[in-house]
Formats: sequence, structure tokens, C-alpha cells
Amino acid sequence: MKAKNLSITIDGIDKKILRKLMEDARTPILEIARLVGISGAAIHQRLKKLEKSGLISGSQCIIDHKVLGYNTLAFVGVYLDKTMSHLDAVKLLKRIPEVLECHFTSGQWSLFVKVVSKNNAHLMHILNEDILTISGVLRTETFVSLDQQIDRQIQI
Amino acid sequence: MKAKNLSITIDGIDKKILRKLMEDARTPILEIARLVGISGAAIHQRLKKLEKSGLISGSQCIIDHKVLGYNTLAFVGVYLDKTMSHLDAVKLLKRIPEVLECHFTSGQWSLFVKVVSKNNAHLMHILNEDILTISGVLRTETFVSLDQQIDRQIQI
DNA sequence: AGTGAAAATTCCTGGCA
DNA sequence: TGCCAGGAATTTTCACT
Repeated sequence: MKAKNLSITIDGIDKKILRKLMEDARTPILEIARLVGISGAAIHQRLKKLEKSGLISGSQCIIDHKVLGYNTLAFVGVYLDKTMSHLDAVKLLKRIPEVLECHFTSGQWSLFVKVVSKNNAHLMHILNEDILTISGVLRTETFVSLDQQIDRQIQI
Repeated sequence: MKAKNLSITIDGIDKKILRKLMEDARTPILEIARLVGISGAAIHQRLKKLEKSGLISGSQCIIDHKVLGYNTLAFVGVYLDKTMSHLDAVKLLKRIPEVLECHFTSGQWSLFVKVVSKNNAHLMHILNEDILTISGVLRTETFVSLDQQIDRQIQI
């Protein structure tokens, strides 16, 4: 079977570079070079290629919510009135800082939202005061994540 | 109102450092220093403090699934037989590379899973061949993300 | 694609205000 | 806390293979 002809071809060395940077984005290029066994300059140009291809879309440092006192993670299914445009609802959801993800989904809900909060009372406040007050939001269904056991990116 | 006495106190400079690194984890310290208006050494010791406090739990480069051909994102609610231990189920879910998140949730489902796949056929395969074949999994409910409009970390 | 070398930049530590 | 200074390390580019 022929490989799909995307704009990038990734070999074993690229994979090693990616795996290392997915684990720690601040790993020095020279350290990767030593790990992989080729020169720093080579790693450098491979990295540029990977960035240019869009495979690496950026990097970020990860903030631990819990250290900030955000101990609750929840998913919220949102039912929208058919007169409410999804995009307008999303625009208003964006203004709620605790909303981290918002998906337009197939199935029973119009929108599906991931929310963090400090505790259950805070979550209730976000639901009642912030989300349900958006005009066009009919009702919501909430699922609290009691424990997150897997959290990762796709494996390379 | 008194601020909660957590183990860290974060001032405006810390926030600027964090915001920059959340946007690009590879930003040089000296660039942040110029941005903020204090010396690199000061940024350096603040960063160490932030890492030590656990607020910064790491960094990672972000891979764009779509460039790898993973075009579908879905959420799957999993119903487990009461004889099946959640932890065993999670152990088996971990072996499915397309499973990126797994939560133990309140509500109707035992587990709630985020999955990426190349297309709908691939998603069906993951559901039928990988997830439903786990012993103890009774049935699943799937919600496909047709479009993700918000994806961010908590704002500092 | 990879290498080695060189220049610019950055990291990081210690001493001091 | 923050700043400065300077040696070590890293990034980045370039000519060559």
C-alpha cells in the first residue's frame, strides 16, 4: 500500500525530535542532536521543515489548574434555541474565561463545552449565571470529571 | 476580601511571563525580559519559582492532528458493566493510541473518552474493534466534533 | 540531507545593592 | 527582589560535501 501523499514525509529522526519536544518543548536543540546522533545544524533545519509543514503548530507551557485553585473539570452539553446562531453563542462563550473548549457537535446537543472551575459552587455559578443567561441557550447537561486518567497528544 | 493563601503569589510580572510562555514555550528568557522591562536574571529566578511551585507543570510542542491525516475528533461516552473495574478499562483504553483523554465522570456514563481518527470509517473501526471489544464495555454513545471553535488554557 | 566552524545570542550563576 | 557581569552553552547561518 502506498503512503498517502501529504506534504510531509517524516522519518525516524523526525519522530525522535518530535517525541522529545512533545515531552519538553524547551529541550535544547543540541541536546536532541546528541540524543539522535546527528549535528545540531541538521536538527535545526529539520525543525524548520516541521514547523513550516504545520505539523508543529506551536508550543506552550502547561499550567496546572489545581495550583490556581481550579479543582473541578466538567463537560457541558448545550441545547440552543434554533433562532440562536451557533457563532453568536460561541462568541459569548468565549467571554467566559473558564470555558476552555467549545465544539459544534453531532448528536443531541448544539454545542459541547469543557469548563474548569474552583469547586462545585463555582461550577454552578458558571452554569447558571454565565452559560444559561446567554440568550438562546435552552438548557444544559453537565458531566463532572471526577478523575482524568488519560491526557496526552497523539503518538508519533 | 483576602486572597486565598496558596503556596504561590503571582504578580503582574509573573503573569506576563506566563502569558508569553503559554503562547510560545520556546520564547527566549531575554526576549521576555525586554518585553517586561526587567533583567534576564530576574526573569530566570521568577521562572524557577514558578516551576518549583508547580504552577508550570511542563511544556510541550503542539502537533496538528490534521497534518497527520487525523481529521475527526469525537467524544465517546462509555457504559461499563458493573463487574468491570474502571481502572482495568482505562488500562485497556490506554493501549488505543487514538484515545487522547479519558475521564471518570458523574452522570450516565462510567467513562468519557476523547478520540481522534482519520475519518468516519476509522472512527467506526476504533469504536467497534477497539473500544467495544473491551470486556465489560456494554455500549457507547458518540459525539463527533464537527468544528472546534474554542481551544485554550485557563487565562492568567 | 548532513557537517563543521564561526558569529550572535542566550543561559545561568555569583556577587552586590 | 532585582541588577550587573562574564563564562558556558546554545542558536543560527553558511560554505562545503
